[in-house]
Amino acid sequence: MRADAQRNAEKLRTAAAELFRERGLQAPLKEIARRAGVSHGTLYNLFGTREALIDEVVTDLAADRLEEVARHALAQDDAWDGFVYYIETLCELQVTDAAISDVVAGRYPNAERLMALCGRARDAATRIIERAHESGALRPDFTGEDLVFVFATNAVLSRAVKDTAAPDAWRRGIAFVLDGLRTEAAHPLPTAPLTGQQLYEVMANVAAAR
Amino acid sequence: MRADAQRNAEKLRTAAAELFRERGLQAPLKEIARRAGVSHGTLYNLFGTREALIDEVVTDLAADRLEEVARHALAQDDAWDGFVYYIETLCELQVTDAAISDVVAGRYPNAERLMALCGRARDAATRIIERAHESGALRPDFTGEDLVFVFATNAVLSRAVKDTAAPDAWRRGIAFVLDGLRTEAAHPLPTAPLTGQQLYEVMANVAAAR
DNA sequence: ACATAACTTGACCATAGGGTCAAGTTAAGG
DNA sequence: CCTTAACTTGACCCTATGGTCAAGTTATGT
Repeated sequence: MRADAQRNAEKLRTAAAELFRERGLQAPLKEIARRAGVSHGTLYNLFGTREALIDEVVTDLAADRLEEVARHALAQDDAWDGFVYYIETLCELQVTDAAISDVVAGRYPNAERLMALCGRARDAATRIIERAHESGALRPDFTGEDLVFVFATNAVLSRAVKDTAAPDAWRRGIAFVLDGLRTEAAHPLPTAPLTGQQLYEVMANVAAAR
Repeated sequence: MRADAQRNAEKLRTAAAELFRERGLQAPLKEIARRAGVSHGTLYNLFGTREALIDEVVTDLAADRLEEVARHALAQDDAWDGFVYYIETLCELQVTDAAISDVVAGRYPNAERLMALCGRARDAATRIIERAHESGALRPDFTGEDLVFVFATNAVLSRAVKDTAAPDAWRRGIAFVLDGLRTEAAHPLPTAPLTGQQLYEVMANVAAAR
């Protein structure tokens, strides 16, 4: 690869990281090119597809963040506190980083490496949930698949309250949900949990809805 | 108004009602005209703006539904049951009618009559909430403004699960929240409730988020 | 220094949406 | 039946998006 192409790729990566962060994974590619000070043709040349760009620019960063949060959550003495830490910290990330918000909410295209990362993240989440189950604090009928509800929800909520006079209001919404997830709060649920297949279907719809 | 114009207006109203119901209040005006079998120029001629069309086609219908649900909720013997009925029934409406879903979620443009209706609906909701507060079943720190969280959330959720193998999954999401709204489940909240002004701001963002 | 492969550009294609208006058509009153 | 005001149409304008490619430019090896 020629040196100028290398430089352009770098400028594009930087611009893409910024814009994805600000506006989410659906940010217009032409605007990324504009911000990088480069023709959009060059972007298509160097990266080909949005997915490739995402995989280069978002995946590793998101992986680091998600793994760090999961590690910390499992490190907490109290399993319930760990669970709450996991939910709340990911929700905080959703507020400050629209790209991660989309990742966590399952609102991402079929970027290969990103999907692999999400698989790993789900495994980590499962461990955190199981630990909270075993401690007795988390209601037993809450499953890993139910997390989509929490994060898809918070993606919308946090975007709506951001840049208003009450930018922290999402915490209130999440607090109501968390109070409903304690074992003492549990009442029988009206519906079976999602299967893996169903989760996949639902996530595809969340990704399409924009 | 000439008879042919009258007929066209009627065709447009019918098509608009259908499309709003299927796809929400942001359905393309040109597609409404297409479905009505009429030029989009005629739509602009007869209605002028999307807001005017919404006010003619959605507002009364939505008003009937919302008032009916509120009435029923207040008629329940048990205040908590009434509150749950209110939430669940509106959420059910959100599943079957995307127009009402937008109305309930606060995702509507500045259509005059529709906004007036929403004011009235909020008053009704306040009464239902107060009654549930007085009965002691609903946590005292839950306010009418917190309803946006519930309905904006369910607008997304229900759209994501609709047309999947688990079209009722939204009930699960709502059930977790409802369990968190009981007095026994309450733990201190991290944030003050939204003021009326803040609610307005948040709703404007919900409306802008497509 | 120059040939050439590598790279960049911007015009161009298409789609989808909002919106306007001159020109043509038609309902309806006299 | 014929005039005319009312109405309809669709071509046209704009913006924004995804995407392609011929033609022009430039870095780099020899």
